[in-house]
Amino acid sequence: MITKCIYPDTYTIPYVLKSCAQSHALEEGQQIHAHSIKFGLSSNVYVLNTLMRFYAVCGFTHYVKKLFDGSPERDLVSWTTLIQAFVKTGFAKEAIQAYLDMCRANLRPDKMTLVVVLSACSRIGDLSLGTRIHENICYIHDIYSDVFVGNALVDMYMKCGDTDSARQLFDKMPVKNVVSWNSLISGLVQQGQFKEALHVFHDMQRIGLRPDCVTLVAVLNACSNLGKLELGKWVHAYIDKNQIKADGFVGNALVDMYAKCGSVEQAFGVFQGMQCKDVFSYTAMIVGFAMNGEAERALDIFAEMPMVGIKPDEVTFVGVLSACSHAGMVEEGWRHFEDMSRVYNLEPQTEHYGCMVDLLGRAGLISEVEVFIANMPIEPDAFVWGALLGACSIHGKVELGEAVMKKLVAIEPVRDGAYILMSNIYSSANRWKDALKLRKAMKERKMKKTPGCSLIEINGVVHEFRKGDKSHPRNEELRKVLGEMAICLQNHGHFPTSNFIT
DNA sequence: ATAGGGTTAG
Repeated sequence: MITKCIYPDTYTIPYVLKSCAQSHALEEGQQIHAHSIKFGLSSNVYVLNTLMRFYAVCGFTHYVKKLFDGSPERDLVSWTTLIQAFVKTGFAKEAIQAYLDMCRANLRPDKMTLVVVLSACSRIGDLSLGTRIHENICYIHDIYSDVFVGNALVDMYMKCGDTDSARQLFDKMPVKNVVSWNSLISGLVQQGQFKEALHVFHDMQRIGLRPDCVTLVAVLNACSNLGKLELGKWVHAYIDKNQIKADGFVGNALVDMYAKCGSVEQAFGVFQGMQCKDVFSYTAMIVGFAMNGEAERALDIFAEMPMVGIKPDEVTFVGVLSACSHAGMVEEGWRHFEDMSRVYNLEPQTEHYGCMVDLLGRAGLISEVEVFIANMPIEPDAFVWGALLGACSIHGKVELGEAVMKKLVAIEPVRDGAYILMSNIYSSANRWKDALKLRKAMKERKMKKTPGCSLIEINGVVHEFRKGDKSHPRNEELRKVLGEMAICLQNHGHFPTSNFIT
């Protein structure tokens, strides 16, 4: 219909291309492109820019660059579109290079350019360029007070890990919108500052700003990590009340939250209610089942994936293999590990090798593990050696443990967990002197054992238990119950491995 | 008259 337009001009072509870009109509856009060449309009800068934009949204970044390079005339929009095309397809370095080239060509960036190049800084963690841009625009009131630029700056500082600068800037912003708050909250969650993220969320509610989907996903993520089931449930109720669809990002975040907070049935309920599930939904549910000791159900829904046409990825397999590992399903684990490359064309990564070492090691197949590691096509890292050390600890393999420890020490920095495991191996073999020597070495290196920690929420209060911590208000009672449980276990023939130094 | 922007998962 559009291509029947016989005499296109420099107004109609950009207009039509814009709608092609919006609907990702590749063939139609290419026809328009051919028309613009045929009618000698392709050198017009508006036509160029919309063509670049069209190919950018279709993912043909190399072609965007080719059009740009081949054009006799380029303006600020052409440069911005090029930079944007690079950022959107993950070429942040090239985006920043293009920006520097643009500055060298004596073009001054405007708000749009700055937002795009700042997002490139975020992706790549280029704090120095981001800060330089911030300093340069500090005194240009028109730009500095722009909410888009401000949001991009907050996001840049957050993603570069400079939370203080992000917070300072956020507090100074003359105009804020929901995206400003989201940038701060999501950024804090990504930096692992979950409690701070929830504080900011409460501030946001205090001023009466309504959260949107992005806010809720970030808050749910914080709940998952803090074990805040009650707040998570509140978010769920909020979603229902406001008729927000529990699909996509929101649904997946809900599944993850319930699973990580131990409410695996609730997680499954949300999962089942989702209209369009994707690989994220399935992976969250598989990992959720695996974490909650439901290996069978994890594998059941994994088996469902090919039937609904969703291809598992590397992360899905981490969930599948860890499910097998926890349930001691050696055969099944092997099969899935082999299917990764054979069926799904996925290259197993160090996490997957680690899971396999864990699986075989727990089952006591120590010589198999050694062969497995020797045949690894990639260099085994701390993840793999750590899994083997764990197996040595379970099965009391002192010599092998020592050898593994040497490997771990060679990969700096050694985490405290490795020292603890090795020290436990020595203790099990009654080699107390060696165990103590290791403890001393840890002390000299100023390492402290990260205390084991578990979180549980009862009636809206999160109870945090750390090893050796006696600060819980009902500590005495808790110890008494634990003691009773230990006696009960012993009566049934289970003895705690109390020869471990902790 | 026509063109370019920021935040969200497993």
